[in-house]
Amino acid sequence: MYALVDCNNFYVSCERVFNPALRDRPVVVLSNNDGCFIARSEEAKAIGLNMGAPAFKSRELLREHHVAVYSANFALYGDMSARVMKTLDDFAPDIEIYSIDECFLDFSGFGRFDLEKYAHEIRRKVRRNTGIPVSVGIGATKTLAKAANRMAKKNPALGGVSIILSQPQVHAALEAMAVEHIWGIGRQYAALLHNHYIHTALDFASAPVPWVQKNLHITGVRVQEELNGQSCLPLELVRSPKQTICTSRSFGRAVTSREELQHAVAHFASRCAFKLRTEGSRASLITVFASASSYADREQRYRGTQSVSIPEASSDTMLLVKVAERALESIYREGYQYKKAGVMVSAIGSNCEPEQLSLLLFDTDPSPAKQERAGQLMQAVDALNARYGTGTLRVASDNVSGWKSRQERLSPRYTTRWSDILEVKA
DNA sequence: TCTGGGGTCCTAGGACCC
DNA sequence: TCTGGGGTCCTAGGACCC
Repeated sequence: MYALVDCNNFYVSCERVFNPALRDRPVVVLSNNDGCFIARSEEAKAIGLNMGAPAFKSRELLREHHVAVYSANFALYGDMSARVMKTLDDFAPDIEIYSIDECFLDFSGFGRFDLEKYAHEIRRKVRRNTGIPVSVGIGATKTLAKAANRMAKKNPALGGVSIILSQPQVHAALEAMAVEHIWGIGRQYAALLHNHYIHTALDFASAPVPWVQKNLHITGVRVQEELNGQSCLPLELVRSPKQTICTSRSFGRAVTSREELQHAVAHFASRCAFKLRTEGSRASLITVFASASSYADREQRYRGTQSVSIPEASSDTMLLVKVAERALESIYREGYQYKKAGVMVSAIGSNCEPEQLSLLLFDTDPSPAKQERAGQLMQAVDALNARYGTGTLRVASDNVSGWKSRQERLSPRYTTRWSDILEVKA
């Protein structure tokens, strides 16, 4: 048995914790560069502000309804998430943090408990500890717990808790759920299913397995089994190291100069190197991409991508920046209005794996002593940045001034920066 | 003026091996 | 008339998730 705890309108709820005046008001949170809606309060949904829709198209609506608009404040949301997860950890022997606002709880053997009461206690405790409202769904499999959670959210009469365990409960829940709302069924598969007269989760659960295998492959078969109460998605207790790491941003304004693009790429490469070090990993393939607006006229569109592999996996900022800048050289074209760029690192291995013998490349001295020093330098850099703030110490080419994403409605980092709190007080 | 930023898994098909 | 029968590895692309 599993429970899925999901924070309600998480980013909006985070903003409301620190600004109670936002309660009962329509509130939205925008994506990076203040582009799209990525979180909406119930009031904002009711007005017709859609998930993922570009904000500039709804400017009238926003003004008309006095909607409170915020730039995404991931420092705040990440910290609030950690507090929610810490609270949930006390409620089950094992938990899986599935996303920034969702957590699966292992409820194996919890059948003898009063689950309804227990779920409400979870809600009460998270609310008291963090101020964040959550919904709880309980089912025999993760997919059923997901479905239950959706019901809890959609039906206010349930008080934020939904349990689908008995056969009639499961039957009724699946019958009421459209296929496109099943976890693991996206737009494409939903369209295919509807074309074959499979409209509800119940229809899908009883569809012929060979047909599902043929058209939705093994992942679709698993979803089907999960709906039928057979668990095939176990709780993932340890997160395996990432296989790819990507840092990319849309620019606050169009960038045309090679130099500013270099600054951006150096910044993204530095972030990737830092993320690698946080994971205890190293990468040996670096991919750089830069693109002009994909909404521009056809002749003004451009997207360049270049990958460079290095002979020895690394998480050294200086090396990755150097390699990324070289990759950028080969894709930069004069005369385009660049709107976005990014760096991706892959072919990732663990720090613990034995190193290959170095080759004399990239004019870096590969002697073990120098590598050792480079590692120590990165440790020192990370320690200083952790203490004094990201970006305190960085390579000179890592410069955000020319291209920085728009963040015009950013709230203070209430829980992670003293300086931001002092600002609030002032 | 203005449209996010991350990830995962699976499959098909080609190159290559003996 | 007829043209083997296994494998593995890699990559691109398509689906999905938040």
